[in-house]
Amino acid sequence: MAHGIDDVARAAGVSTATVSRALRGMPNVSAKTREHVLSVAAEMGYRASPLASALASGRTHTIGLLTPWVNRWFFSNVIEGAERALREVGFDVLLYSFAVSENGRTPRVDPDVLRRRVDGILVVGLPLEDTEVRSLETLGKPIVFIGSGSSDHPIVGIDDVRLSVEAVRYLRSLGHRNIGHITGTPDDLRRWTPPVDRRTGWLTALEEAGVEADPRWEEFGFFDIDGGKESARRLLERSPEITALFVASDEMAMGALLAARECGIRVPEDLSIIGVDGHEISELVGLTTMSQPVVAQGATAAALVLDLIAGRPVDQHVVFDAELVVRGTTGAPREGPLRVVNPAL
Amino acid sequence: MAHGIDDVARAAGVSTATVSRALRGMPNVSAKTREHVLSVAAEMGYRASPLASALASGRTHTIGLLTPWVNRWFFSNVIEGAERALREVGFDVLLYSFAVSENGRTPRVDPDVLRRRVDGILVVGLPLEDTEVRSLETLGKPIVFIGSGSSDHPIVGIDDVRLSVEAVRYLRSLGHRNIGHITGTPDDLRRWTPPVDRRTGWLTALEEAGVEADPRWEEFGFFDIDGGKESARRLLERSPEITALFVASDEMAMGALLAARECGIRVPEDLSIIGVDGHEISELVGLTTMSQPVVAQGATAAALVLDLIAGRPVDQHVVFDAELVVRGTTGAPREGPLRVVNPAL
DNA sequence: CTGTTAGCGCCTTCAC
DNA sequence: GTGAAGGCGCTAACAG
Repeated sequence: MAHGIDDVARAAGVSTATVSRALRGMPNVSAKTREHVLSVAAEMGYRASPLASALASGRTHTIGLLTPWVNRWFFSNVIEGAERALREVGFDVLLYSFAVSENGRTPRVDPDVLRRRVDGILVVGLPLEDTEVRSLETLGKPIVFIGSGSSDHPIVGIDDVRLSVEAVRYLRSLGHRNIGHITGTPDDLRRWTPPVDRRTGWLTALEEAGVEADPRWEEFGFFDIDGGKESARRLLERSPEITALFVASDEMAMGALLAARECGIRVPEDLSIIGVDGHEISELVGLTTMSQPVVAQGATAAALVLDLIAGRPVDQHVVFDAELVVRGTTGAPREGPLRVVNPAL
Repeated sequence: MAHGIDDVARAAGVSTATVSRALRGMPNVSAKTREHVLSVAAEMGYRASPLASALASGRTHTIGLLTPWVNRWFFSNVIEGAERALREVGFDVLLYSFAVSENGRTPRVDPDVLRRRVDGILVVGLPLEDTEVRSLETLGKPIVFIGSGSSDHPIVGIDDVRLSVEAVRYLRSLGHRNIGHITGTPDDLRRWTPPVDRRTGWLTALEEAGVEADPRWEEFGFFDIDGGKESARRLLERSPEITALFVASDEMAMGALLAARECGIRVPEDLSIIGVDGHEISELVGLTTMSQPVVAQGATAAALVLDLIAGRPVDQHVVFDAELVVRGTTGAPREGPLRVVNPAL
């Protein structure tokens, strides 16, 4: 049942070298020989052992996918996109979830685990410390980042500054001027550029409008629903002059929505909220958001590593567009101050 | 930089066989030799090539993880649990997402892709057709299922019938008798046992109470938020005598929550809702649910394949307990009929 | 306990 | 265009 290459060679009446060449579509095989070998191999159900092939050739046809989380929206979608794209061209995906330490310390990556196992590396989501990038580089394999990453290596992502400017401009176009911002804690993820850039975009767009951003208009918290909820609660209690919120992720925006509801604040009548991501749930909740393609980012990154492996030239920076999706959480600013009914829950 | 086993052997003044034995902790090496080899190897930064090792030994130290989705709650959490557990013991995870065809047809798995690449297989989430299981079996490697699967192979999961009985009993204990059920469409996933079993549990618990389940009390739809929303809308409009809903997943339950809100139905004053899963968002939404461990299911399944690979005996069925988590969406039944304010949205 | 010797299954120069 | 032969880097008998 489990045939080897020489079984095929014997059955086809040729040498193993010819079988190998024919099966991989190499040029120096006559058309009729190739056809014959192919049919014999197919008939026998022969498939070359990926291990033996990898050992002999040095190419594993495998990509290492490094990610801190597989169970979060952005990450799992990017992974799905990358996996599909790679499998389509016969590449395998080795999944490595490396832990982000609780205390906000460096995520630890062990390059030895990848040594001689992969042809290329995809780093999804978090940028690595310089030392970690260096250690990965010792593997001598192409590396592509998604989300944000290291210079020296291609990055696939979105233009966070621009998308944020656009979001805030949209709020302004509705008449808002006192626009707050909720984002993730910069301590834990200092090198994670999206939050930084989104904040920059917020500031920029306010400046454009001649509005001076009050430091009391921004709030940091965890980058999830709960974090968004807490941040929103603090923010709304502290700065009742705010009429709209630009929130750096949909999950945090949903938290803000919950906080508003608990405080008796109507959305969008009393408060407008816009998020970033295009999370599926946003659609159901009716959240206005800047939607980013995620599966496509994964697929594109996959294509980039493959290009690098093949020695083709690639762009160092692939930027996807985010798209404003207007739904029910944004509207004209209210008149008068905000009445917070039950801030302490 | 990239040393081979004979570099180490030479440097340590022993044979390659001894190096191999020492490094893998085999018994027949003297303590001092082993120590010496280990230190030399460490000093040289030597790591055996997994490929060469796999080729020579027939063991790849790799597990193939088959899943239809990596970006859905249950799946991504199971994957995360399995990956962590496997990596801890030095096993790699090859990720294979096989498409579930749109029209509800058989998911397609190609065993050839896994041939000679893995020591064992984890099937996450969906059961395979018998023919597919057979084809996987030709690989001659242990297979473990998670969620629901094929007999003949170990399954890790929860007791869906029991958990559902418990959920409905809880609603009864609050005074409910007219308890509806929302679940997933059985056409698409006929072999997917959880929905079937949860429905059975619902019927059983009603019967226990001497309540005859009206067929109009149940509704099928897609197994996600949107599906739950649609199902709830239809159900509430049609059967206003219902005072509580047992929903087969948290995501569908959240959809039901949204539907209720849009219809002007207060939860839990007018309607009680209980879900199944223990989704993170449920906590924030205040959804009462039967919470199941997911990461643990992944980790346990991983342990099972490893046991099978090692030739250890294993249980054919590992059942985890689901736990009732009471939150804000369940309460005493209302008096009188349900008033649906705006059923068409 | 340790060394020697064949492979594992394929790829890849190098001749022809 | 095709074949022969030597690895790729390690493991696994088999001796000793």
